[in-house]
Amino acid sequence: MHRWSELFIPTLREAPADAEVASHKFLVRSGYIRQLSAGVYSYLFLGQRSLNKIMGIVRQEMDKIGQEFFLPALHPRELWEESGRWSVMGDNMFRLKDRKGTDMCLGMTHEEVMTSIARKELRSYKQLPQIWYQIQTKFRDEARPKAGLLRVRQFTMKDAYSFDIDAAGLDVSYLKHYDAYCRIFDRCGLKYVVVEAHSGAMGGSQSHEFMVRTPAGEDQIVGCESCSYAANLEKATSKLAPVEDLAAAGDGRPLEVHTPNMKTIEDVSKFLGTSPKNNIKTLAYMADETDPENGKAKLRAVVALLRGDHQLHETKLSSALAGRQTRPMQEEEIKRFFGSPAGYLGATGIEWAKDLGDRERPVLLVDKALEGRANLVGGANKEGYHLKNLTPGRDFQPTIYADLRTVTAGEDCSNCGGRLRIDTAVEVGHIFKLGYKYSESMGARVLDRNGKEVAPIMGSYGIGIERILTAAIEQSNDENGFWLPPQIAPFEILVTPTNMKDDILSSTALDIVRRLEAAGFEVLLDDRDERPGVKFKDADLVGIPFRVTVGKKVTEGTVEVVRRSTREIQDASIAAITEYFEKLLRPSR
RNA sequence: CGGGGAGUGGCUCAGCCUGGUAGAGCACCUGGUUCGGGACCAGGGGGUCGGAGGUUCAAAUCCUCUCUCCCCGACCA
Repeated sequence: MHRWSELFIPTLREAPADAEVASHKFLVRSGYIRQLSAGVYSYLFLGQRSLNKIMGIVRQEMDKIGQEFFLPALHPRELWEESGRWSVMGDNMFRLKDRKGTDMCLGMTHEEVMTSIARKELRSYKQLPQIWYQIQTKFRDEARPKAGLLRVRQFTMKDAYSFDIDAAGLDVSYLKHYDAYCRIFDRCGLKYVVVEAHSGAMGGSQSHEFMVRTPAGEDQIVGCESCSYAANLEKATSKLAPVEDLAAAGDGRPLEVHTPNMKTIEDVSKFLGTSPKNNIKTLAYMADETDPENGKAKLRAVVALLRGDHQLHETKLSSALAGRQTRPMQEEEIKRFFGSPAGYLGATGIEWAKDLGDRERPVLLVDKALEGRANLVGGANKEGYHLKNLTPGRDFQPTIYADLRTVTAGEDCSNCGGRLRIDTAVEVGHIFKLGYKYSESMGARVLDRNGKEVAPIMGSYGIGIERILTAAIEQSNDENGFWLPPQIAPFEILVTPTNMKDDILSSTALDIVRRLEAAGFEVLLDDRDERPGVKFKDADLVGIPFRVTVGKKVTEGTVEVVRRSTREIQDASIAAITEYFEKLLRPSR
């Protein structure tokens, strides 16, 4: 029997001063967690119980499609050099040396370790497909940990990896995970959306994120109000209303106009009496062209062109560059490259790379919204001057056209024309098709049906365990505390006798707890010698979805059952209390 | 990494400007009265004022350095 008086449940009347978001405040106030250092937390009794239940659900569903492993968190440097991520991960990876001075790191994910097992052991297509997963501590030296358990440096992740002989097999493994994830989040009682996500620099082809909408989130997701379209902002597209091009001025060739001190699109279009939609926004970046072979650091100029009223999305920019890192050009670099200060930049008069493989010349990325447009206004690369009549493909040759712009709320869905909305959300799960990146670079090979050596195709799938708890709290809280779905709450029922010194109340409460426990419920008895008000306040705080108040009504043979989420109170017969909760919590049986 | 803020008892915070040797509420311990929404009375314990150095007769308070934490931004397979 779990007696509150004997347990360590350090509830706080006030939230710690440094807590901002609801889940952070309540996790600390309810005695679920305590902070050790920035982004590093201890999980106490209630918190660990809840996380254990979440992991139990994850394990059950994952066991249906895969096999549980447990891999080391401590990895040798060589392994990460094989995949190239020792350098790619940069400061986000915790690194250390052992006593011999050998470089080691703490795992951020386990593609390398899993692949190292696969390459040693997998020999034949007959052994495929394989799905291996684990629930493990992950370490990421986040530049800025924040918001309690939302963004931390040490956390628990369920990560899974699939190995298939071909893309069709990967499709199957991917779908299995998609379905398993839906079951997991459903069973955890989360309201979530699945969005298309960009698959990142790792050469992935398809990717979905499982998101929980909450203002505390750090990701932005786009959703259609009319159809099922949903995507991460860094991937989302929309349908744009057509724009009328300006009539050609003069002979139709680029025409220089004097625009003194007109440095912004707004100024220029006002000055010329045009709309920003007929302007070209020119943004200058430097991309990392470090040679992966010899590690020689190199930068290359990248210029992005967008419609004047559009915003660049830097992740899209990076994706368009096959994952290269970018940063805005500095003032000096701009002057050197364009021969003009910012405000008058344009794409004319520069010889651009023909494709991304052409590593010598600068890259010109043009947003798709400018494809087919004509007679636009843009900078002349000359202080105080802009050009009219600019037509992409004629006056400058784009390296590629790409989707670079940020979708904004209220635009039309490219699927159905419905209205798009944007919400912030927390990512609780992410699945994606890795392709051959790890199997190829790390030398995993199996023989296919024809006896030919091929690299297996991989997928990788993650779930943030603590984020499920955090998201659940963000979804269900009020000024007094929070409530968790029974499936992931540390206890399903809290039994609160209003006065422990009253023998009838305390013995009735004990009896109720015994019977509920015998019936398989997870029950916490608040047997503390506290005033009722104190117990009720704590009961509201700690996330347990149901409370049984054992009070005056015992003389009538009843107790009160309080549903935390709605505050709804029902009298229930003491004699039939187990049946009452059977109906409520185990309706399928 | 850039910008901002904060470190004083377990928690929330005052005191700092204007230097004189630390205080409130909550929590905790003892006794009593209470007992359906964070009780009351009486008594009590607990603080290297984040750390180091400096100025001064005297430093929580002024100066320098440093560590830690929080917020905004950058970053985020």
